[in-house]
This record gives sequence, structure tokens and C-alpha cells, in this order.
Amino acid sequence: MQKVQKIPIKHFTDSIYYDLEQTARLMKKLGNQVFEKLNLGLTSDEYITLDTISCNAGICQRDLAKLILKDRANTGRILDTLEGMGLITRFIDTKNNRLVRKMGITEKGLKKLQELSNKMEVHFRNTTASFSEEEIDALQVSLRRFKNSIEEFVKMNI
Amino acid sequence: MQKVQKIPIKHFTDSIYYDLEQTARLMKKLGNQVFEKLNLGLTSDEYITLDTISCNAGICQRDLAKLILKDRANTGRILDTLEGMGLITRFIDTKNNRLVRKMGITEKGLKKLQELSNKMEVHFRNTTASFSEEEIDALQVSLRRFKNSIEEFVKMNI
DNA sequence: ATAATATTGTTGTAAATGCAACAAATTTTT
DNA sequence: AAAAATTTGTTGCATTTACAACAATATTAT
Repeated sequence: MQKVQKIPIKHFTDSIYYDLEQTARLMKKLGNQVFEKLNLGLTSDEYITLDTISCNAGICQRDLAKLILKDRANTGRILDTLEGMGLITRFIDTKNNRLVRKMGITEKGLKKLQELSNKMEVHFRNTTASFSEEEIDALQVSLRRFKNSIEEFVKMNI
Repeated sequence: MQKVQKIPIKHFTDSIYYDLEQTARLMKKLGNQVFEKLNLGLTSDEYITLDTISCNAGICQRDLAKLILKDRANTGRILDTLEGMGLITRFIDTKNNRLVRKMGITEKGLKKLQELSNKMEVHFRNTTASFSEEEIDALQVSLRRFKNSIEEFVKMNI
């Protein structure tokens, strides 16, 4: 007797890729809403950029673009805004004998960052209230592993 | 003797929210690149929409928007494209006594979906090669729980 | 019964985003 | 030494996206 095997259609919407995208999409939306509601004077992208700069003093513009996963053009535009607000300074320096624009966070920027971090923390804590710290840590570790493993497949033209 | 406690700045870029966004951003980029490379005639968003329709026969436009997390305007535009390609049909029906535009996948759409699913699977399998099936499952379960828990905080104006 | 509110989809518009082209300078190749 | 390729940042443009305004209809409230 022959065994009839039913092969179901593999739906993308059942995959982990889909869950990832949906989760991140919600997360991003939530972030934007929190930023708008709190009237912080910065968009969430500007905040993330500022935070990244504070962790990478003296980074050049292109390298920053790689970190925040935006292209050079938009990275430059975000930096224009942050510089205009006096939260960062930009200066010409060399890197591998080439002239590059580097940047650093200002006193004002640091203060702003500290202030925002506190406010953000409160608002985001709610979202993880139903998770134990261990669960969050485990999820974060897995996520990072996952991220590292797909990183090599993505072609970044930056 | 007083204990001096050093309180470090909590960086957003250390948080799970940041990892989520970065991972998803890479994932999205990878998806777009795969779709472009394979010359499938559909964007990844169109594919996801088509897949969602195939799983939700007779859904109305607004409900679909909620599922694919795009606003009504853009959902309508994506549907225009899919309809123009003959992959879905749209028809007027009622829902709670109201006239709504519902939709369903066509034969041609189903065939296309099947074809794409196969091609997609091959390309994405590489990205999870270094994970066991159990690990992926666990990550997916956590992700979904996380997604559900933040869902209630996000205001969807759809 | 009339007014207010809710549900649904479309159109218009402004902002965000990515990509390609460009310019300038340096390194590598031939 | 000259040519080609690489690194860096900017400008322009086309696409994507979200949001607001609108239209049409149905339900709920007064």
C-alpha cells in the first residue's frame, strides 16, 4: 500500500523571517510613537544615531553609516540635523591618509542623551513586563547570533 | 566607608529593541536583494501580501492592512498592482451590512506563489544553516510572544 | 428623526529612504 | 609613470511610506 504524503505549501508568513519583520515593524512604530508623544525634539533615528556616536567617539561618517544601517546620504543628513542642534561636532581628520569627516558628541549632546535614555527606559520597560530578565537575555543572545549569521549574506553598498 | 556606586549610561544600542530593529533591517534588506536577484517580477512586499491573502480568503482590504502592517492607502496600491498582474481578484461584498472590497487569490496567483515559495526557501535556508531546528523554533516562539506583548502598546490607526 | 460617530476605501502630499552619479583624493595595478 | 580601482562624502532623483482629508454608507446617540 502506498503512503500518500501531503506536502503543505510552505507559507512565508509562517516563517521566522516573517515574525522578525513583523515584530520589528511593531517595535519601530512603538518607538516612533513614544518619541512623538514625549515631545523629545528628536526622532528615534536621530536618537539612535546620537547613542551610536557616543559609543564610538571619533568614528567617520561612512563607518557610522554601516553601524546605523543607513546609506551615506541619509547618514549625512541626520548628522546635519544633529550638528544643527549642537548635539554633535564634526571635524576634518585623516583615516588611512585620507581626509574624512569625523564627529563626536558634545556636552549638550551627552546631557540630551542621558535625559532621553531615562525617559525611554521607563516607557519600554512596560513592554517586557511579562518576561523574566533571563528570558529577555536569552532572546537577545539568540537574536544577535541570528543577526551575525545573516550579516554575511547581505550586500551592503556603503 | 561609603560605597561609591558607578551608574553607567544605559545605551539603547545595548537593548533588545535595538537588536530587533537591526536584525529585521538586515533581514528586510536580504529579502529585497534575493527578490531582485531572482528576478521574480514581484517585490518582497507584494509576495508577502499575496501569501497573506492566500491564507485569508475573502478578507477585506482594511483587515488585510492590519495583517501586513501597512496603512490603507499603501495596501490599496499593492492590491492594484497584484490585481493588474492577474494574481488576485477583487470584488464587492458586504461585511456588517457595509459594502467592502474583498479579494481572493487566482489560479495564476496560486501558481506564482508556489513557484516563489520554492525559490525563496532555498535562498533563506542558507541563513539558518548554523542553527538547529530546535533553536530556530525556540527563537520563533519567543519572538511571537514578544510580538504579542508589544502589540497592545502600539496604536494602529488603520 | 436628526446629529454624531464609526467603518471602509481613495486621493493628495510631505517626509524618509535608497540608489546612482559625481567630485576629490589616495592606493593599487600595469 | 600612467591608468585603474578604492575610499570618502554630497547632490539629485525616484520610490516608498505614512498621514491627513475626503467621500460614502451604516450604526449609535440624543
